[in-house]
Amino acid sequence: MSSVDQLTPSQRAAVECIDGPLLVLAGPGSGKTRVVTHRIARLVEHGVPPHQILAITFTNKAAGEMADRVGRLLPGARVQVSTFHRFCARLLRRYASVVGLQPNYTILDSADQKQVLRRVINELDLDPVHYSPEKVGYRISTAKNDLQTSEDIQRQYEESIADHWQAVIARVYPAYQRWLLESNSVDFDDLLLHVATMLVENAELRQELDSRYRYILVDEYQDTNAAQYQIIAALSQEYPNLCVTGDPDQSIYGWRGARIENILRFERDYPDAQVVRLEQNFRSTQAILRSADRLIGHNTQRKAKRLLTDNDEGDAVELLEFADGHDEADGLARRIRDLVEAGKASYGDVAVFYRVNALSRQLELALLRYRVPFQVAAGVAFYDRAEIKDALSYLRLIYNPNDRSAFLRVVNTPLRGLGETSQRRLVAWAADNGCNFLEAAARAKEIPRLTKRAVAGFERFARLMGEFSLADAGSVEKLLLTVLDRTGFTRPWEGSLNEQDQQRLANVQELVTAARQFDAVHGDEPDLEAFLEQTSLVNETDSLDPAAGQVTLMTLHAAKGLEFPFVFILGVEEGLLPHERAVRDAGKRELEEERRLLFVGMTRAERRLWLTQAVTREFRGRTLHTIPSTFLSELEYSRVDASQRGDLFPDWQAVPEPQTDRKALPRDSEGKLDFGNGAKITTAASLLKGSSEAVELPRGFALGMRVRHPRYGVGTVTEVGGFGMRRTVTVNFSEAGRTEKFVAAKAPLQPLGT
DNA sequence: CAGGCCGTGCTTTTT
DNA sequence: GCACGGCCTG
Repeated sequence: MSSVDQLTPSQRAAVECIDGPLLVLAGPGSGKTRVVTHRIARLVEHGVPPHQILAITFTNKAAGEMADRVGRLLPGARVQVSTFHRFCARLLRRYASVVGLQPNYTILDSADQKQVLRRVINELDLDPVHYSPEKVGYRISTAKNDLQTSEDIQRQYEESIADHWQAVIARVYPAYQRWLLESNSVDFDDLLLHVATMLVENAELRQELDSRYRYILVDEYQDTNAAQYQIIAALSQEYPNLCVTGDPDQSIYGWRGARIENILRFERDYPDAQVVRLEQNFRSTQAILRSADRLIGHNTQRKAKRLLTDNDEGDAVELLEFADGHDEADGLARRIRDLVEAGKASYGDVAVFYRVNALSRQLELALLRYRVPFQVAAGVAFYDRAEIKDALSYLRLIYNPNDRSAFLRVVNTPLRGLGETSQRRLVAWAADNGCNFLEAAARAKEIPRLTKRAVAGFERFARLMGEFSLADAGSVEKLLLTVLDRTGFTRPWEGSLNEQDQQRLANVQELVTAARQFDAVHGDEPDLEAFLEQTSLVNETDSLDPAAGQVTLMTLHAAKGLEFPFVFILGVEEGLLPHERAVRDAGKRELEEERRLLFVGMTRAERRLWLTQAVTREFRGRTLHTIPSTFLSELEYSRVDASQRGDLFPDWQAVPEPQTDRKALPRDSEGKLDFGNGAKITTAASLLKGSSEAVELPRGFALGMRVRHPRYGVGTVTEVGGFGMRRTVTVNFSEAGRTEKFVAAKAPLQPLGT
């Protein structure tokens, strides 16, 4: 049962439109997800079989949320809710042979991709400094997102006058693609490109799938790229029951190939499309919305849409002016703390957004100083860590023996004395003899110029790999454990006192746990394929915990789709927002995207919104005078001089005088060091672990005190000097074998007691 | 083959 | 200003 009566008239109109193309233009905070989920429920009520419905999102998080809500409205219904990539991965699994792959293909992650490109660039005798794997990869990715295959690029190059980059891409792209094909593997972009090509070149298949997915819903349609557009179009020809939702004003991924035109031209693509505008905002105050609306009104690439709300007027959007970046960070940290101490907010209600990650650093330090708990939405994702990738590469190689990237990752991990030279000889021989690397390793005796040791090493490795099989192990977890055990994977770190090694062990343990949980969900059918797909398409960055009671720091891009009562947007300055590159390079188009970026940030705020600006800012090591952002002249705000200059240490109390006398340190009843009841902070280390476990900040540092540094590990305070704000501590990190001097008030040092 | 030093080159990053 | 990759040495 869908409770349609709780919807607004326009929401209801969207929900009740069953057949034919439908465009839902949904402003920020207008209840879009509600509409989509209710609409799915409505379709089923109308007798549409759930398996004919396909809902597509961009992120796993969005897919998860949607599936959850659909599940609540329609318990037990089998509606397919999937991300673009996962949907394509599944299709490709079934129709792999159509594009020359085998069904057990594996998916390369971005690190593998870079490795392969580096190899290809070297093989082609190109300068890897000038033509870095990153830049080449970016261009290949752009081409793929624009539906250009390596053949297209080659042909284009031959037929036109090209620059040196085109010449390079025309050589690298086909070679890279060949490597992937020979590895029976694909990269992220291939998942889309292969499916898009397959649907275009294979009329029968297209028809079959079109009629299979009769009702399609696409979320965030403004972010679709050419490949995604083509896939959706191909599946909506005979049955154009296509409902797309989105907001052209929130299109911020143009640089990743997203084409805002896709949503702008929807009515031309489907002339009988119905259009519903969701303009009522349930999130923000009138003041915030009015300001954001005025800003976005300066864009030309959009569909007219008002932002309306019945909410209160609320406080004016404020522009806080600071003297410099340090002043700004300090001022923000103080404001946030005061807000919470005054009982107006809890830390979890506050978010800070910025254009570039580099801007978070000073703020993090300030928040530490003020003992404000925070989480940063960045950091290394779990599945991006080397030890995790290595362990998974074993599984990949077991599943797909042709996976060259996986082979090269693990052949010498742990070390088997099979260095670069031996590997190069094996690779060359495999190419000459048309066999995969694993077969070559088994036949290492035949490879010329290999040392005796290398031959033995390769043979042992091949034999080892031959022993592993999912069927024998019985479950993914057991297979993983067998691999770890038989390869001595964790042995180099066992018993080590090094923090990093311990972290690695813990990470591998976590992977085993993940495998166990996976097995539990999949019952008696051990499914390595699904596990690998899961680990390569799921990113653990969705791990931001809204309930953690911490201030959230993130880029403006990462903020899309979220909401917070109190929002700060840092550095609203020319060059930063809009970013200099957007201004310099292409001009208007990119400038509009920057404007949308600010718009997205502003419309995340529910109750109060602050923008900040510093008079001078350090940039790449030099201090520059800033120019206020053009966007400021386009929105509504009131200016506040928030500079703390002239009052150099305004919050002296917040930085306790470090104590040198160990005996004078405050202690609790048990005689343990008492660090006071200061706010909890999260160390970089515990953030990395993904736990929200907080530690307490010290009141002072004493000689002989043991402290932990997120990078250097555990150390001992050997010297304390300076006074007040300039108090320094010198710490000897015996493990890391180094001695470092810190400014006490700023150092991310966690005391461990004496 | 690891560790240290030097030079370079810099947004954003749903998958 | 800093981080990463490349190159060189023990």
